[in-house]
Formats: sequence, structure tokens, C-alpha cells
Amino acid sequence: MTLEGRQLKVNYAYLQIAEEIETQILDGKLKPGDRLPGEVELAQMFGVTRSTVREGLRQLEADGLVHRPTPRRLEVAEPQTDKLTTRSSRAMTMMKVSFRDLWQVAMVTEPLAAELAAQYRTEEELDDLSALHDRLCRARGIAEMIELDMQFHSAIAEMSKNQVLILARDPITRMLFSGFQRVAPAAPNAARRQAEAHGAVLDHIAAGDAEGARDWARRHIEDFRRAIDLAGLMEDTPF
Amino acid sequence: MTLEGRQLKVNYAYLQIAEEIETQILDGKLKPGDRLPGEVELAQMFGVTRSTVREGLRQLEADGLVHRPTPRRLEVAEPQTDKLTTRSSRAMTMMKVSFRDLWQVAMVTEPLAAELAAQYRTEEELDDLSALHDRLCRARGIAEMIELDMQFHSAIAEMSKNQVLILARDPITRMLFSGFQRVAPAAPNAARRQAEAHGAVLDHIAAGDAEGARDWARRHIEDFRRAIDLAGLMEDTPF
DNA sequence: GGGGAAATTATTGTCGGACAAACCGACAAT
DNA sequence: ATTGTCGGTTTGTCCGACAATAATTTCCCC
Repeated sequence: MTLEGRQLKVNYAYLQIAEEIETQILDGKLKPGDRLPGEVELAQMFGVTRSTVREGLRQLEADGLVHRPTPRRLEVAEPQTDKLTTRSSRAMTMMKVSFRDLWQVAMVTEPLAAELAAQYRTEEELDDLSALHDRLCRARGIAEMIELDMQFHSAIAEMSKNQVLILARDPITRMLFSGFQRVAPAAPNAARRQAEAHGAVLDHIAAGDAEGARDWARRHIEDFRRAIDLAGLMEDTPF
Repeated sequence: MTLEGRQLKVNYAYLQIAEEIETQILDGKLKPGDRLPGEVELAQMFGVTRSTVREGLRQLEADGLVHRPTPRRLEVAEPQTDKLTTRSSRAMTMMKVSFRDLWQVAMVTEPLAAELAAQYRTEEELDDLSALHDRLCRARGIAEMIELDMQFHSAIAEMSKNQVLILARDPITRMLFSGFQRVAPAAPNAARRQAEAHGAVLDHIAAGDAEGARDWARRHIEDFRRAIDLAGLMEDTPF
């Protein structure tokens, strides 16, 4: 027979504290915005020293479950995408994802975002997107163009009203574009075609034509690939 | 002119330490598996107290950048998806994502996974997947079936060899299935059709037919939607 | 009486030291 | 070669303290 040696976790005090507060947050007993007691009080509540409490709080803080709007106000944080996004990006850099991996996924997320945006966009968002597109057309430097391009895509994702999609695609496009930055000089006339594609996507979203928006978005990302291919960066690890 | 008041972040000592170590890890000066000095030594290096070092380490630990294989061995961790996954799931729970959001994204990730799996699968993986499918066919309880179903999908994602996709889809399917668990009883004969779809996906992956695998995966997820629709859970917030 | 300035209080970040428990590595014993 | 023992380390936790500063209260003036 085999004795299963499940790793039993020692319950350190600071971890217990972090877990306790975490469960209370996830169970909804503590809601975003709720203020937490001071460290001394917490220490008394849990019967440990302030140092121990602090270590636990540092964890929760890093987890993004609590935050300090001002240095001495500790409250339950509301889930923020950017913390998670940077974390994901970091993981991706460490696991040395390839350009191809990023592109393959963007190839399905961006068209989906466009498709949904065409269905759920509001007039106001449409105006913003249009303004963004104008700025992009007038942009000069390559770095600026890429930055605006990324914003354009993000704006579309926001319009989809799909939190999951927003969360999932953000780190991906972020990395893709930041990697693209080093390729851009090799694809000089990508700019015009890019502007063209953006315009088409914008039009279809404005018209509420989901399929059209999706198809143009797909074409746009495919185009992206061509530029990367041209630079011979598709295979190796870009970061 | 406008003086932009960019929020300058006060650099607390424990944050500086965390950042310093973090950058060294991300820059590759410290590689996964590298052992870090003890806390006292770190304290001396940075010229702070051990307490301060500890708070910084707690942060890095929560970030998943370092970990302790054994309590007194601190080393650079290699990026682990599960830490990130749970974090994403937590964020999604808190932002109360809807079933629809999850489904819409799964609707593109799962077919992509199947498509890539058909191209890059190895014989060994194929055997494993097949075994998984057999187990699924013989499974009795609903909970067990759902668990195996999820594993089936994860296995396919692994076969895609696309780290980005794996990272992105994991929290999504995890939530989707865990939510599905409460719907399942309402869709009694979903099981057979599910097994059928799985079988078809498996066959196409085995045959290296990317498009066939993709289409069947899509059909499978669509089917999923029907079950959820049936339970009237598509609109509201499931978690 | 209300609004703003000054003073007070509370809380945080950091420090230094201390202790028991546990782990690690090596050595001895069977 | 496996097991038991031992000492040196390192960690988890604790205590107490201090300066800086945000938060709160008090006070003053209009």
C-alpha cells in the first residue's frame, strides 16, 4: 500500500490571521470600503503581537484584498484589475512566453472584444473611441502610436462590458504591445494599414455590426502577426 | 501650464526591499531555485531590522516570487499558475462576474485550446486524455463528472503548449465549472451529450484535425450554455 | 454658531533585542 | 545503511520603544 504524504501545512500565526480576514472578506462579512481596526487592536483581538499582525497584513495587502488609501487607513479593497494584471505579466515574463503564444490568444480575445463592443457600446464610449482613433491617426512617434494602439484595444474591451474578458486580455495585450515596440521599426508602413483597420473596426462597432467588427479585428491582429513575422520574432522568446 | 502632481510614492523600507529583490528576480540576476540569504544577513545587507526584512519577504511570498520549500529555506520561486489562478478567481468572485461573461470567453478559449492541441499533442498526452475520457464515461456522481470534465479541458489546454492560453483560461473554466455544479441537477441528460462531444473532440485531436477539434469544442461549450440557459442562470450573478 | 488654525492624540513604520521551537548538518551507534 | 543524538542556525513570535505624521479634537476668531 501507499501511505499518502499530503503536505500538512503548519499554521503560523501570521498566516492564520491573513486567512481569517481573507475568508471574512470573501464571505462578504467585510465589504469593500469597510474600515479595519488598527494594528494594536487587531493584535489584541487575535491575541498576538503587532509584528505578527503586520506580517499578515502585508500578505493581504500584496494579495490586493486590503489597501491603504492613506497611510493610516486600512480598508477592504475592491478588486482592481491592474494589480492582477501586473502580476500576470510578471508571471509571463518569468515563464518566457513566446510571441506566438501571445498572438495566438490575442487572435481570439480581440475579435471577441470587438464583437461584444458592437453589441453593448454606448454613444459616449463611441465618442471616446473615435477621439482616440483621431489621436492615433495624427500620432508621430512610434512609441506614441503603440501606446495609443493599446489604449484603443483596451477601450474596445471596456465596451464589451465583459469583466472576465477585460481581466483576461489585459496582461496579454500589454505584453504583446510592449514586445511589439521593439519590432515596430522593422515594419515601417504598418502604420497606415493599422489606421485603416482601426477605422474599419470603429465603423462596424458604431454601426452595431458585431460580425463585421469581429472580422476586422481578426484581420487587424493577423496583420500584426505579419509585422512580427517580418522581424523573425515569432519563434523565439521575446522577453 | 499645469504642474502635474504625479502621486509620488513614499518608499517604505520594507517596500524598497521587496522591490529590490523583485527587480533582481525579474532581471534574471536571481533565477528560480536560487537560494536567498537568511533574514539576519538580508537585514545587514539592506541595513534594516529583521522585522522590516520580514515584512518585505511576506510581500514577495504573497506575490509568489519567493517561497519556502521548507521553513528555513527561502528561494526564488518559479512562476506557478495556481497562485495566480486563485487570485484571479478571487477577483472574479468579488466583482461578481456573470455566467454569461464566463461563458462568452470560454467560448473562444476552449476551441482555441482544442485547435492547438490537435497540432501539438504528443502520443503520451493523447493516452492520458483518452484515459481521462474513459473515466468520465464511467463516472457516476455529478460532482465527480464535473471535476473530470474540468480536468479534461485542462488537459487539452496543456496539450496546446501555449502558456498564455493556459494561464488565461484556467481561472475562467474553474469558475465556470464550479458554478455549473449548482446547475447540473437541472440538466439531467446533459451527461450523454457531453460524453459524445468529448469523444468527438478527442478523436479529432488524435487525428490531428485542428479545425474539427475546434468546431466540436465550440459545439460542446455551446451545449454547456443550453444547460445554463435552461436553469435561467445566464443573466444574473452566479457567485 | 460656524469655519479654520493649532494642539493633541492615535497609529504607523522602524528599531533593537530576546526566546523557544524547529530545522539542518554532521556524527555516533546499532 | 539506517537510525538516533547533538549542537549550531534560523525562524516565528514576542516585548518594548521611538520618531514621524495622519486623524481628531480643541480653541480661537469672525
